[in-house]
This record gives sequence, C-alpha cells and structure tokens, in this order.
Amino acid sequence: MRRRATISDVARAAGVSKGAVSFALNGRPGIAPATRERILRAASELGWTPSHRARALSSSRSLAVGLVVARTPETLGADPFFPAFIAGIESVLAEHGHALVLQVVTNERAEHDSYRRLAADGRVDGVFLTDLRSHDSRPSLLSGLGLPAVCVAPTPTWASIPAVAVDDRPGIAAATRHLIELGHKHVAHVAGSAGLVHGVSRREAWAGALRSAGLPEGPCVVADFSAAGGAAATKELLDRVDPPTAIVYANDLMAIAGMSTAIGRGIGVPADLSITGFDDTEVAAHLQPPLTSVRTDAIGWGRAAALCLLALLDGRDAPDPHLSPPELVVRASTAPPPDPHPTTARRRPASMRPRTETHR
Amino acid sequence: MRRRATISDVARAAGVSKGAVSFALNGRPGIAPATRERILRAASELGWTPSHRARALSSSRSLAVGLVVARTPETLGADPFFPAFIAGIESVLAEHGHALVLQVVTNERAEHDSYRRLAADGRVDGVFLTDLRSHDSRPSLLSGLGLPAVCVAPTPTWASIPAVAVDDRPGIAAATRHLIELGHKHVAHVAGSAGLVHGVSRREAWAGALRSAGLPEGPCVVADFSAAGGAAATKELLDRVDPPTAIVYANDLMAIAGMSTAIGRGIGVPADLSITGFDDTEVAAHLQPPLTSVRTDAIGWGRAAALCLLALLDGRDAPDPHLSPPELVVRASTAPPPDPHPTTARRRPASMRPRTETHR
DNA sequence: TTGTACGCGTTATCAT
DNA sequence: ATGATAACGCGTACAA
Repeated sequence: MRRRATISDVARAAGVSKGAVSFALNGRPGIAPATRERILRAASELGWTPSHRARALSSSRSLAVGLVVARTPETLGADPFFPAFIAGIESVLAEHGHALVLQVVTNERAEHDSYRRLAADGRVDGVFLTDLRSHDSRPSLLSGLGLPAVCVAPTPTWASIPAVAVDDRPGIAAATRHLIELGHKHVAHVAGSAGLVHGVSRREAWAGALRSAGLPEGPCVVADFSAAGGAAATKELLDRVDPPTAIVYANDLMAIAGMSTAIGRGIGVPADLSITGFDDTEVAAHLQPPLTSVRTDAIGWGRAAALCLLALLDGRDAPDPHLSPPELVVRASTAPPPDPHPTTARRRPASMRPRTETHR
Repeated sequence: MRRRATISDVARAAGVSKGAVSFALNGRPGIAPATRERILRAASELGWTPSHRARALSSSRSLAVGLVVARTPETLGADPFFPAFIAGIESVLAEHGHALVLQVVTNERAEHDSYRRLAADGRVDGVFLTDLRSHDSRPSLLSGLGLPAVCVAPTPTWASIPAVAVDDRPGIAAATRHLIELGHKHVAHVAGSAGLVHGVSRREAWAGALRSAGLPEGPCVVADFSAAGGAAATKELLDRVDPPTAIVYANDLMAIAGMSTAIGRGIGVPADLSITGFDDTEVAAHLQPPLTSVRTDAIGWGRAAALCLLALLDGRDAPDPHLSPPELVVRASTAPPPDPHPTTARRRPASMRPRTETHR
C-alpha cells in the first residue's frame, strides 16, 4: 500500500502550485475554469482527499464538535432521547464534514475536566450543552474557556449562550389537558429531578395546565427520572388519603414503573388510575395496557442544535428551526376516572385490596 | 483573551530549544533532571498544553478512534447495551488521551461511506466493529482501507480482525437451564435478527442448552429485536396447537412486548407462561411481573474493546480482558410450568378465554 | 542538547 | 483576473 497522495502530488500532476489546488478544491475565485477542471481531475485520479489533520492545523479548526454527557450508563440507556438526538446531530454534521466527539462522564467534576480537555486540546470547535441544571456552572465555564456552545434546553432564557429551545412543556400540557377532558379532577404529577431544567419545566407545564382548566393543583412528588424513583413516587401518591385518579409522569420510565406499581397493588389501569408518560419509548405501545405518552421530535432537535452550532462557528445567524411539535399519543392507559358515586362501592382503599392480582 | 502558548514560547521561557521541551514533556531520556524541571515549570506557568492538532499532524495519528453505529434511532434508544458499552470505551480512552468519534448511520451504504470518510480524512486511528452481521462486508472493507479495527462479537472467529469476545451465549444458556430446572419441557425461543451474529449465537445457545438437558428443540420464531417483532413472534407461538410453557427471548424489549401480549390474552405470567429476557434493562425490574433477565457486563466489554484497539494501534498485544460473566437475574416472570394434569381444567385454549383482563 | 527538516494544507503577498 | 511563491501553524524526529 503506497503513501497517501498529498496536495503537492496533485499540484505536480496538474502542473500548478499547491495554492492553486487549494483554491480549486475549495471553490474559490481566481482559478480559470479550465485549470480548475484539470486540477480536480488530477486530484480524483490520484484519489486525493485533503488531509484532515493538516487542514485542522493550518486553519486552526478541528472540524469536530463535542457532546459531553454526564449520565450514568443506566440513565443513558433507558432514555430514547439521546440516541435520536445524536442521530439528528449526525445527519447535519455529516453534510458539513464535521465529526462528533462524544464523551460520557459520571460526575460533575469529570464533566468539567472533560470540557477543559476538549478546549485545551483544541479537539473540538464547539460543544452542545444538554441536561441543563437549574444553577448550571457550565455556561460560565465554557465562556471562560472560550469554547462556543449551544444550549439545548426547554427554556431559551440563557442570555450568555445561544440556545435551541426544546420545549417539552406543550407535550406535558397536552397530556394533562387530555386527562382533564376525560373528566379527571385529581391529576397528580411525578416529576423528574428538580435539579434539571427539564424536570422543572415539565412540572410547571403540568401545574399550568391544571390552572388553566380552573382546577386546583394536584399533588406532585419529585423523583429522578428513574424507574425506582417512579415506583417510589407512585407508592407515595397511592398511599395518600385522597389518591389521584390520574398521574402525569415526566417520562416513560417512571410511568412504566408507576403503572406496574399500581397494577401490583390491584389498582386497575386505566379503570381506577390513568397514567401518561413522556418520550414515547418503543416499549410504550407494547405494554399492558399500552401507555399513553408524548412523542417528541428528538431528531429534529438534534438537527436544529447542530445547525445552530455550525452557524455559530461560522459567525452566521442560526437558521430558524422548524420542529415538529410534541404529539400526544393516546393509548389505553388513560380513560375516564372511576365513577365517584357508584351504586355499589367499587373502590376500596388500596390497603384493603389484595396485594397482588392473579391473571388468568 | 491572548493567544495560546506554543512550544516555542515555553522553549524561550525556559531558555532551551523546542526539541528539549518536547523531550521533557514526553518523559524521554536525554534531558538533565534540572533542565527538565525548569522546562516543566515554564510550561505550567505559561499554561501550555501541547496542541492536539499539531501533534496529530506531525505524528500522523489522530488520537481518536471511531464507532460507526448502523441502527435506527429507535433501535438504538431501546437498547441499553450501547450507552454502557460507550461508557466503558470512554473510561479507557480518557486515560489515554484519545477521543471517541461517533457516527450514526441508517443504512449499509451510509455505513460504508462513513468508514471510508473516517479513513480518508485520517479522522481516526482505528475503529470498533459492532453489530456484526452474518456475512459482513466490513472486515474486508476495513482491511482494504488499512484502518485498524477491533471486532466486538460473540464469537472470536474472525481471523482477519482482532476480536473481543462478548460471549452472550452463557447468559442465554443460563436462562434456558433455569427454566428447565423449574420443570419446563416446552421452552420456545424468540430470536433476534438472523442477519446479526448475536441473533444467531443466542439462538444457538438456547438450542444447545435444551440439547444438553436431553430435551427436544422447542419452537423458535425469528424476529428482529424490536418490540413489535417480539409481540408478533409471541402471538405466533401462543397460537400453536402446542404452545410453549416458557419463552426465552433474545432481548428484553421483545420479552416485554411478549409478556404484554400474553397478559393481554389472559395468559398468566408466570402462572401459565414463563418469560426470560436479555440485557436486564432498567425497566425489567419494574414490570408487572418483574422480568427475569440476563445482565451482561457491557461496560467491561467497552473497556476491553478499547484496550484491545489501543494495543493494536501501538503494535502491542491486547491485554487479556477479565470480564464479568453474564448474570442471570431471576425475578417473578419465571415459575414452574402449570400442572399438566390438574384436578380441574385450569387451562383453556387462548381463543376461549376472555380477550382482556380487568384488574381491580 | 541544539538546530532544522518535515508533515500538509491554508492564506497573504506578489507577479503577470 | 490568474496563478506562483512563501510564510505559517506546532510538535516530532534525526543529524549534528
């Protein structure tokens, strides 16, 4: 296997200078069409592709962008958002010759180190900022590092950093309204981590939808987006003297765990308790009962974030992203609430019902 | 914000040459301890870090490795393997100053293009090969491109490419044996794609476990690792004149869909049908009933694969990986088969039972 | 230890 | 308007 062709080889073959080859390749003016043609043909005959390394050195750009994810493998693996988001990013980056450098870290300290290293090494030209926290130290870190960044968060209120709004609030609001329209008056919420902006924003969307409907705010238990957290929160809600007839969960994972918890207690879903999730995980449609959930355009968000970051790097304005709005997917886990005044008492306190159900 | 310090700045500050700085930094002999000390102090005072770009150009290495994933966002998002695998890779790469370049593509053509581009650009020094297919064209493509690669597959029988064996067969075998020990004699399998090596190897492990126990091979339906596929395969098995009393699924996603399908038909799990999954997804423990599954050491596989690839790039032998064996996690979705000769007929054909169950 | 050529495009400066 | 020439970016490696 012979040595890779270099720009000098092409220049020699085409009988021009290196500079001319560079100009021809990059479509810049100052090269006669005939010459340009000759250069391009020579390049293709030699199978020459500009060396990414040399280009990165001379242009002081790495042609790569970074994504640092601070999540445990479990949290990452249970969330369909990231793969879709990354796929969206990729689809844009590939068109522009950029690569995605992914870092997975497990704690905040490692996260900072990761950004510092990316910046110090000049490994990337910019980064995405996801899973924004309520008092996030990363924006100031990144501006201190001089590393361009695009923030991916529900609320575009981060003045210091350009943001792509991934507003999940309409989705949660739609789920809540759906329950209200079914007749529910006691709609609880199992929230994601209070430390995460999208945990808080989803909670606010639920509360806002209840307010808009003139209903009193239902109970809310703050969990952590995990299955175990969802199960625990559900137990807490069901143990109340006045248990809700419907629960809006901040994600599918908690909703699934919550649904199982309820069914395990002999509480019928949706007969006694309606449940909504968020994310529309692939399993959601294949549960028993199938889970009503909210589908979001994670791929579109990824595309939008990538376009925004690339524009930022080029000093251009970000194109206006057109994202599909979140879509409520109604399935069988939601139904009208149980009759509050039944002829015969159908609903006993959970503690008096059998602990498990036999399905046969 | 001033210009980044360069190696020349450090050399000047320390009163030595660039070469001396390079030697001192890389801990190579030929520099007096006192001089080395002085150089390192100057470097740290100037906040100098070697430029990754310059180093990549001069050493003809990119200090990055690639992972091309050919999956749809849905398939990727429903599978906990990849995040954990990537986390494992990262933990090793970070220690060695390498970065991970991730590409997500949706079809085989784009996959080839992706590898070609990574190689042509010199973007990475090597790649991981995952989701190996039965007649995979990538090994020859990669050897043609001269791109070092490490193969991550259940069977290390790919002579052309070094492989890290991620043998999932013991896990499936353990699940099958567990069912046999419970007394099951009709153990079916819902397989993953026949085109994927790990789809085939899991199937073989199931068949082998039955053979070893002296049982006849049960029915097998080939699906595609998806929830919809798992549901359809389950229907097919349950519609047989002689439905199985237990089903070994090739992954959790199909198992969950299958379990819901069974329950939706009024078939009790595990009373009438035992079910095992594979992956031990986070939701598995929080289903109703909780799913018996197999937990694998995906992080360890990631670490091993990364160590192997780095060794390959350095021309060293790969260190012997010590991986945790797959662990069968027994939960409530498996139980002894229903009594074949009950005093009263407990089991009617599915078609005669109510279509859905009310849980209250 | 030092000096210097080298890796490979990009771009500013010049010449026609 | 075309194109050549040379400096540049920054660390590595080899001869001196």
